[in-house]
Formats: sequence, structure tokens, C-alpha cells
Amino acid sequence: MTTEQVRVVVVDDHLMFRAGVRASLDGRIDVVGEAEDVGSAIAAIREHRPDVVLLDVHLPGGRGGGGAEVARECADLTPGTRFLALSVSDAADDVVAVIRAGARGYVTKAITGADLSDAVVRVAQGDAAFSPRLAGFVLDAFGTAPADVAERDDELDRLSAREQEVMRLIARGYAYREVAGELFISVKTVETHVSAVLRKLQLSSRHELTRWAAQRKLL
Amino acid sequence: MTTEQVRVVVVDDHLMFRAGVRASLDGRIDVVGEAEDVGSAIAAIREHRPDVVLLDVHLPGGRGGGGAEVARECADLTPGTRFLALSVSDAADDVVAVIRAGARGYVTKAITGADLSDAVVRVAQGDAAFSPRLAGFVLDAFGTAPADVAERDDELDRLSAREQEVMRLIARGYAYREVAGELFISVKTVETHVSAVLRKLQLSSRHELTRWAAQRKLL
DNA sequence: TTGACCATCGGGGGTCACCCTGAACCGACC
DNA sequence: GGTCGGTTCAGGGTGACCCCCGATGGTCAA
Repeated sequence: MTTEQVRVVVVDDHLMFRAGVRASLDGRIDVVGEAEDVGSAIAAIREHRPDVVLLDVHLPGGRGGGGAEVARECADLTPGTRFLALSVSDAADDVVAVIRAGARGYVTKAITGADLSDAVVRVAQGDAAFSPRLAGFVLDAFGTAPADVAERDDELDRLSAREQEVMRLIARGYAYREVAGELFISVKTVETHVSAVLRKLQLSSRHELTRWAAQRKLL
Repeated sequence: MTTEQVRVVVVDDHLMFRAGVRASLDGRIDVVGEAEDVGSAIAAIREHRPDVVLLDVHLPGGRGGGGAEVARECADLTPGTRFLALSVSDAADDVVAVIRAGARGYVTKAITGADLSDAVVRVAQGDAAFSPRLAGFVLDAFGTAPADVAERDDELDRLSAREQEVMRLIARGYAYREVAGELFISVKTVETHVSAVLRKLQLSSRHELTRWAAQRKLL
């Protein structure tokens, strides 16, 4: 890896900044192309097929998706290319969005030339590269699925077993007749249960029930 | 951060390895406790409330969840504590599992004492710490959603602007009359738009529309 | 100018959702 | 034994939903 330079395309809407990046990167890196908006970035990446794209997060053009749009569009077209986001923003939303789009790292523009070169090399080798503090945002966004199992529901406990059964089907969009067929009871009985559910949960329609159940991940 | 030592609990099922970790960590780190299985780890963490837990991934005891189980159990109990996974395994599944459980980093046991000390300090400061190559596993597991974005646009673009507006309100549970009042149009016009939306999306009721919109996160 | 699409309305009608009262059976509890 | 709650079902009613058939006017492109 010391024998071959890392081929890089720099995407940023400011000419001066691109010149600065080009001047700051050391001999391990070869800037093979530049682009200044979403469209020209995609074209340049497809043409040069670089190892790494240094990608500004906020870009003109395209459908307003900025750097994340570029990464998404090129993910299938150029599988060997990795993306390193480079932005003034250190907002968690920006970081998570572009990482979700497929970028392998995110550094702020306060970085030094040497550190940026290191980050580019690391990303080229398949590793991740983050400015301090930013990696935590990604991990925070990552660990937000299996943590809510312990939540008990006293509202749900007020429903009888049969009422819960009917409630789940109704919340999933089943019609009364379909619920009746599913549970081998009459439509009128379903109506009775639904009325009881709505009354006990203090809801007024099956639509509210759907949202209520969705919020509690009961679907 | 040079004035205060980072307080650490070391969790590993091998006494010899714990001794090695203790001997390898430098003066910035203070090992305040040790544990050798899931149960004793949770107890030690609750007792000492360390800044960082060095956590072996494969542990005896508990419900077989290993280090991930420890991290999950302690997430709510000791919010100030961060977890750094430490394992011989460099398998992607192990890495993703323990990160998903809340760990802020993952290093292999091939690490040097100096690098491990650095990683502990970085995690204590809220940053992430990964051995080379391992961070990529997490990012790979993270970017597994953008496939439905393109499909969403195709389907959604077939709706006119007004139809999308009506669709969002209907999907949120608004009644026709409420939508009419919100958009200053007649109930009949709302009906027309809803019919067009259902026909274009090949749905048969507003309930299916709600699920359709929820799947695409349009709410 | 014509055609296509969109947004805005209306009548009519069939189905569905929701509520009301009322009732029967069963098991648990006092 | 009486009371209470759960489950089952019925008739009747009102409004919401969803479709069919129309109609008018606007914009935009061929």
C-alpha cells in the first residue's frame, strides 16, 4: 500500500476549498478528479472510478440530497469506490444520514492535511475514519431497536385476552368480517369487542387504534 | 483528562488474561474491578460504576448472551458507563451484535497495551474505538435500508402534488371531512383524490394506505 | 385548437364502521 | 344465591367510506 497511491475524487462546491484539499493531501494520495455538484460528481466517479471520494455533505444540484444522494447513486455503479464525508457540519443528523447512505467515514473541515491523508488511506483500506466525537453519533443511531422490550403496558393489561386478539387484527387493517372469519365468531361479536377496546383505551376510531398500536410496536 | 484516571472494570473469564490487561494498561487507567461471568459482571458494574467496561464477548453465565447481554442489562442501570468490547474474535456477527447492544468500540486481543490504553481513553471521552477493519462491519450492517427509497419515489411520483397532500392526511387517520376542512375543499373533492390515490397505488382501502405510508416512513 | 391531465364539485348507492339496547351462557368471587 | 365480568350474539340506526356516473374550468404541450 505504500507502493500504490490512493486515487481520489474531491467533491465540493467551492473551488478554493478543493484547491486546499489538493494541496493538503500528501504523496500517498493522487487526486484524479474534482466535481462541484451532485450531477458532475456522479459523472466524475463513473469516469475515474476512484478508490475514495472525498464528499462534501451539502451540495447543489440533484434532487437536494447532497452528498448522501451521490453516495447512494454510486453505490451500485462503482462497488469498489468508498466514500469519506467531509463537511463543516458536525450535526448528528448530517453524520447519520451520509453514513446511512453508505459513506465509510466522516471528518470535519477543521482537520489537518496529515490527518485527512491518514483518514483517506484508512478508508481506502476498508477501515472507517471519523473525527473525534462523530463516531458516537453513528453508534447512538445504531443501538435504537432492541432496547424497548422491557416496557410493560398497563393500558394493554386492561384488555381481556379476546379483546387483545381482536384489537391486533383490527389495528392491522382487517375488516370486521375478516376478523370474524379469522376467529370463527360473528361480526356482531367483533363489533362488541371493538367497542370495548375503544372504550377502555379511550379512543374514538379504528384509525386511532392503528396509531396507538403502531406506537407500541404491537404490529 | 490527564489529571483524572479512567476507572475501568475488566470482564473476562480467564484470570490470566485479566492480569495481562491490568499489567498492560498505563497510568491513565485505574482498574477498579474485575468479573468473570455475566452475573458477576453486572454486579461489579453496578457496584463500581466505572467509566469504561472492558468486555469480553464470549462469557459464561447469564442467559448465554455473553458480553452483549451485560451491555444491554447495564445500559439503563448505569448510564454513565461505556463499553469497549475486547475479544479474540474478529467475526462480523460478533462485532455487530455487541455494538448493537450498546458498546462504543471493539478491539481484538492482538492489540498492544499502549493501543488498548488509547482505546479506553477514547471511549471514556465518548468517542468510538475499533481495531482496523472492524468498523467496516458495523457500517455494512448499518447501511441496509436505502433499497426502498428508489421504489418509494417511483410510486409516489405517480401521485400529483394535491393527491400526495390528501394521501398524507388520510394515512394519518384524518376523516374525509377533516381533510376537507384542512385543505379548504369539499368532501367530494377529497373523495375524488382518495379514489385516485388508491387506484394509482393499487390499494383497496384507507387502512392499506396507512400501512403503505407507514412502511415508507411517510408519516 | 385539440387532447391530456389536474383540481374542483355534485348525485346516487352500496358497503362498512360504530353505537345503542338487550340478551343468553359461563365462571369467579363474596 | 347473587353479583360481576367475559364472551357470545341480535336488531336498528347514523354516519363514514368508496364506488359509479357525470360536470366545470385551468394549464400545458402537440
